[in-house]
Amino acid sequence: MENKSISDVIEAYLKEILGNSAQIEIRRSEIANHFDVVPSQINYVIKTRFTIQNGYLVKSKRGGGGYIRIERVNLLDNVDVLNSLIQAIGDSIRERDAFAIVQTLYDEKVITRREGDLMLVALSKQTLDVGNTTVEAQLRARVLASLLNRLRYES
Amino acid sequence: MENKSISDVIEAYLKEILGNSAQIEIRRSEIANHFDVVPSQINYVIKTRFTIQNGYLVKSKRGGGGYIRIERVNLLDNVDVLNSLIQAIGDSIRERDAFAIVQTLYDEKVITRREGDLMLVALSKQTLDVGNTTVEAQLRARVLASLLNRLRYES
DNA sequence: CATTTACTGACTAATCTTGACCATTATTTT
DNA sequence: AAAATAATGGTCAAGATTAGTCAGTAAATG
Repeated sequence: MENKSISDVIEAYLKEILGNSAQIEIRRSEIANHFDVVPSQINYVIKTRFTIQNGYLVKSKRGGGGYIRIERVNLLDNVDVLNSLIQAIGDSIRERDAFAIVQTLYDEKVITRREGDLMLVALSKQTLDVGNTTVEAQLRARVLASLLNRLRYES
Repeated sequence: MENKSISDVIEAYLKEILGNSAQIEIRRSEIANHFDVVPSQINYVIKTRFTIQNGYLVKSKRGGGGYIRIERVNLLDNVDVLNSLIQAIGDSIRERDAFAIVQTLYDEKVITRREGDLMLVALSKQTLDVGNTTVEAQLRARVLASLLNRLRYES
């Protein structure tokens, strides 16, 4: 149970201070210093755990007074968010990214646990493996897009 | 059946620490070290004794903070219906027949209306069209089989 | 003796961590 | 102003740290 990497800890910390707020602004160096890691690790945590697929938008500014802003967003509600999500999917998507999207939909209570589980198997590598990873990723993008559109126009 | 192999011992050990918990997380190298076997033997034990048929789901992560998670799941009652439907699929199925199976699932109250709708889009000609009718039908069979298998248990 | 099951280890894959170097913006100096 | 300097965050590749695969060998079983 105590198998957390420092990246996991930082992720939890950021989500903790995010709390119910719509967004937070951090200083990369401060967080890095707080956990005694190199600053670029903060980029790693953000890049792997606060993606649009996970339901987060991240903006930053360099230079004096610079910051990193993390914003939690709803995937299907907001047109801009949906557009960036669709763009992120494109005509090809990896299993990991597709799974993150389903997880986010569940977290947002857009889908039930069971619906999410069914979506996951339909998008899984095991199911979609056709001996060609490129084709597989393309198929996954189409399946996911179909599912999202169904959810979008349903209710 | 008299002499227990080390794999049997490891199996018993894992089930012991699983106890009443819904799931456990282990480090492959730790268990391997504990029983003085090569790490890959842990994979062997898991692959042969902690299958979904036995009521276990296994998930893992590599790299720093990596782990192997073993979760006990509940196998459901509808197994009869599902088994016969899986039989009927074969390795290829037309959209019409797939839709009929989904309808049956709904009629038998194995799935909800919404779950059925999601399954239908994932199985539709529009979603699975890859320019080759044969491949498309094979793909549909795999997606449907995966969905049905997923319905056999809940986590 | 034949077949199935168990075990091993070399190789592969995924994820995390670090640091050198780059880019941008604000502030100070000339 | 323009130029220099300071103060941020970004990128990328190498190395570290896990787990996965697979084929070959050994052991157990019938």
